Amino acid sequence: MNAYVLEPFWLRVFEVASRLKDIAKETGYSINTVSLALRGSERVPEATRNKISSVAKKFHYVPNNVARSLVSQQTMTIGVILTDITSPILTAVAHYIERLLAQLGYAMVLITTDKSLEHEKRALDVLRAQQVDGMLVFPANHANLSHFEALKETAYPLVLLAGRRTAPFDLIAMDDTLGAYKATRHLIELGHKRIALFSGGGEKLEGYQQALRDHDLEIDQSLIFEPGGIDYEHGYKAAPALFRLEPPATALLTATDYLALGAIAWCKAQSIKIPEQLAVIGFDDIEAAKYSDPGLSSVTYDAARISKRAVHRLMELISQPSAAQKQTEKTIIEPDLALRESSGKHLKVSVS
Amino acid sequence: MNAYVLEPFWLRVFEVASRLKDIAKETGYSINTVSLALRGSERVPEATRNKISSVAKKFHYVPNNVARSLVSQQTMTIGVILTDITSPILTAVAHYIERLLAQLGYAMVLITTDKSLEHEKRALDVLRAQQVDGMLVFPANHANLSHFEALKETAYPLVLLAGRRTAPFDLIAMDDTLGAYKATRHLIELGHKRIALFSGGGEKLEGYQQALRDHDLEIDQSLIFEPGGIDYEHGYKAAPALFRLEPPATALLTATDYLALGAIAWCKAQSIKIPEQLAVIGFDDIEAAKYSDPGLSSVTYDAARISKRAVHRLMELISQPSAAQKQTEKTIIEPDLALRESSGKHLKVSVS
DNA sequence: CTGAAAGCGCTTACAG
DNA sequence: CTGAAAGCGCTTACAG
Repeated sequence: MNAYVLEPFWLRVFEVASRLKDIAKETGYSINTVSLALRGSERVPEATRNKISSVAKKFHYVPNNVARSLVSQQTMTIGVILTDITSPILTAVAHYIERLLAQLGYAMVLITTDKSLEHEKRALDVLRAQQVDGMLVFPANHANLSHFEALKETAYPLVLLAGRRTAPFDLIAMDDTLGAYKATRHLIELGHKRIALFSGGGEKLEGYQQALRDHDLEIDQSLIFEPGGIDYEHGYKAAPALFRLEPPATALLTATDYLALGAIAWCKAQSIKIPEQLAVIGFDDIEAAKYSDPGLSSVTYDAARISKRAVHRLMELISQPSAAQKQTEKTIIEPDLALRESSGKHLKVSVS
Repeated sequence: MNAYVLEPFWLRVFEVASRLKDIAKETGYSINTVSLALRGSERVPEATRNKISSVAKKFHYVPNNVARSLVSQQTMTIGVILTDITSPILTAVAHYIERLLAQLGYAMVLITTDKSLEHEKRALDVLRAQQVDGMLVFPANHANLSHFEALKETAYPLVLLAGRRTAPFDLIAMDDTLGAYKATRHLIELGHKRIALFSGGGEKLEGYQQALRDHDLEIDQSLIFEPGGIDYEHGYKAAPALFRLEPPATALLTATDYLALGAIAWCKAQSIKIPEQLAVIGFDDIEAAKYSDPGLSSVTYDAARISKRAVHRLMELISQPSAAQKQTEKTIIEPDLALRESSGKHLKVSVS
């Protein structure tokens, strides 16, 4: 048995230079000149630049950004904190943000909090430690933002992707209150008086209540359900309760489309007709809303617009060290209703 | 007009120390000791450690990882390259990977390639420059991996999340060939002889063809469609062609569930019965497959398992500088069939 | 038990 | 046109 093992051939195929020093040694120039040359400085003549570049290319040299960042004080990296990427709207947001950031030369560090404030705090520290140049965050809890205050003090560029306009931070968000208001109003205008809500509270609940009030309808607490989640299964499980009410609900607004789709599935299994026996409107207008059967009416979520404006605003904050910080900017986007079959048309028989 | 603007009150509420130097000055110890203390070294007495920690906490000090990384030669950051995060399976993969990585103390830098080899190459360079400790990649093209060779030379920890077992890299992937084989075989066993395929080629096409061959069925090229994409709309648009064939297809296998759902939607609009007139099996077993109407049969994709094994293997490669590198490890996971209504039961009337 | 020094791989004034 | 030096904020031997 041979104790001496030859290096495999391919180990020698590529020469690798990991540092400026290596290519300096190879070319005979100083680290200094190599650095300048590789960044295309006019201060080094073209011929030299080409010579150095070709050696760098041969070695497949890639600059060490951590060293570069240490001196430049910027990492060209943005932290993105989301509650959950499996939610269709947040998937879309992550997708748009990543592309926009990449175009601008930034990399995205993505952290997920699963709606836990503890995770959110930790994420903030992780991203600060990583020295990200800015943060985009979809907060776990719209009402509890105090842990972001410290960032504000250090003038850390931060843009929230959801929340209320009273939040003391830069913010780009859909107007959930208005969305719920519009959906509820639409159902009222169709003739419904027993409109149920599946929602964990917050802005959507407020919009729902306001619409009822504005149309002189009583707010019946027994019509308001906290389905214990935002997914298909939660809607499915919560649906039966609608028909135990006396009188039963004739319409339903849900905090997410999956909740609505789950409720509809249960109804179909019971041969309850949608929208004849239950008119349904969801929230977010996800892909599945378009091709469910019946098509699901929904409140739109403009992920592209939110992402674009948020990234744009973040870049402003990054490039304007402190001036922009003093004045926070809020953009609240008005949602539309995407009406399909599930919400139905005007009721044939007006319920008394 | 007053030219002198007072600093707002809140600018002074928090004191901020961004460097070890600041807290060294505050406590009177050297940078050195502070560094040790903050990392809980036994070499500095507990009393001193506590004193230093409390000052650090008061200043809300967070270590600068870019400086730390420069000396430790590790960034505690993993690069993840996916073709697209809006695809349900890749969303799931990104989600699992992020959580696993977070548990291990790593942050995830996510880059999307949109299936472009150019983007993929650029992503590789970006991540190398960022000095990520390892990479997890879902390659744009299973057959074109040459740009990963350079990483191999530098013993850069890399695990592929899809591809063929012949790829010269560490790999954890679903066995798409086998998945397509099983689905096709199932359709054959149900009595189908005119089985169409919506797929861009590759492993799934191979599995489909092999199953036909193994059952002595002719491979009819007119049954094989390249739908020009993997989404709902592509399936919807490609479906009519199935019924222009002579004789028409009686079964359909698609490369993704959305393709199947789109095709089914078109059929429903034409009052074509699923599965009676067309038995359908999709790929990936996404959420929507469960609650579509009819339920969509599909080939499973075990995102949790792939993510877990991939992260585990990557950690091995990271901790074992070179030994593990010489031998690449491949794990090809066998998919199952998730059978629901869309694929039907045995054909009542056996087609000649 | 604690500090001064060197160094991680770069960039940025500053000389010459 | 090019190089030597200082420094970014840390950690790691090395002294004392």
